[in-house]
Amino acid sequence: MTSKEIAYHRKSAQQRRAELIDAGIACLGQGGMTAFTIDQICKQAGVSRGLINHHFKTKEDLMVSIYSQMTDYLLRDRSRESPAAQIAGFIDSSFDEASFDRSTLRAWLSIWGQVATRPELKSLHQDRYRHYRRQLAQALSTIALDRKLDIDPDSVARQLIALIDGLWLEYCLHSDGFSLDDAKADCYRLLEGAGISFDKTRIAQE
Amino acid sequence: MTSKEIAYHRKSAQQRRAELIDAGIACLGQGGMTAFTIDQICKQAGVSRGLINHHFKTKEDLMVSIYSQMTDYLLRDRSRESPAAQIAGFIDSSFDEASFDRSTLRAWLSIWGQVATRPELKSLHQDRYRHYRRQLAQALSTIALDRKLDIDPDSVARQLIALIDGLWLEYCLHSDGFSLDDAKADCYRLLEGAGISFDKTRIAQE
DNA sequence: TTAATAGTTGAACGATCGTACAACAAGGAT
DNA sequence: ATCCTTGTTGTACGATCGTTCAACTATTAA
Repeated sequence: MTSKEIAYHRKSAQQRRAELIDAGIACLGQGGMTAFTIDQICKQAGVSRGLINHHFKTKEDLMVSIYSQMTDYLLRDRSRESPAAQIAGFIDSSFDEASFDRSTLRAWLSIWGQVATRPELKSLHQDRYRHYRRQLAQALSTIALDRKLDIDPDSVARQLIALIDGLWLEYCLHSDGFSLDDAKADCYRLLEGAGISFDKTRIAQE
Repeated sequence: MTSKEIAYHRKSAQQRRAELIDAGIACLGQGGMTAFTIDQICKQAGVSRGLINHHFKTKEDLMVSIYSQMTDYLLRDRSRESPAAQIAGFIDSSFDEASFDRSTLRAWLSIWGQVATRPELKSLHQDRYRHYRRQLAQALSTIALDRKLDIDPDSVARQLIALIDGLWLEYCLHSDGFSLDDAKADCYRLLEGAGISFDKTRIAQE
């Protein structure tokens, strides 16, 4: 009677932004770019449709923030690990349960489809990708030097990244198939085919 | 004065359908799924907006027809070629100039982002993909039998497809990079790493 | 020349899109 | 207790979305 219902809970801008980003990723994962809509995102986040433009200037701004968060996880700093551990870390975190589920992969796929069109998204992607590939090539180069192997680090890095992305695609797009461990094994097999042997005990020893 | 301007040219349903499909692919390549719009497609085809629903029941119907045409080229019948020639044919036609340009690859990417959502598109994709992978695994299996190699054909087929798709992605998404020949070489290197040597003269002899 | 066929146009529909904005309210500071 | 900040709501707007459909016309057959 006299007591009023609390209409909504206020949250810090930081937390609400994070929630909207997660909601956006969920929408992309469920229905692709077609489902990436102000209405659907706000509904997913349990929030009114006006809120999104309070925390993000435009929808494209949200998209950039989403891609930024997604890449942060894969590109976390590994400079203190050994080269072999870095590479193993790349592979393992590419196929861990957190990032390797179909919904998340569809979100990546949907954003990739927009990278060429949106300038802000494109430059972000170029930056992250360049960083990713350089780190990988550097680690491969160090290993090749240590073990006196004759390989082209840039080429092997390109192949490894392509294989990872391609396995993501396959796993994302067709339901029957293979496991996370299969995918990891494929990656290590590629490296061994290039002359870079990888056994876990050896990595741990380094 | 007395002579009337011809308002438009009529074309056969078959040809007009083909033109609309091409226009749709062009739109997808230019702006992704966001640009896949009745208005933009008809404008691209030089046709009024009402025509598209005369030749295609819905927009999704057009999308399915587009994907069907795109896969037709890659999945043409190779059963009369030798197994090694089949595999080489897969690789070479995956990276020939006709299919390996960024606009076309963006069209693939955009449609892939919708595969999981649209049932018709999904079943078409599953069919084509299964056919593709089976054909590849069959050829690999035959080669392994001939050469007495101990490989897992399904696994190698999966790796090869993943590598091809991943290289497409890389080429499509970031501008600096590598050539068609680099990509092909990567594929043959993967097969050699798995123990399947591939030199052109040998293929021709078989 | 005329009639039938079928490819094409352009307007119209309701729905939904992204964004702007005035009003409101929750929570902390004073 | 009151003010102030700012997170939040809901409406409104013009634009564009996919689809339908009646009218039109280029072409072919008779």
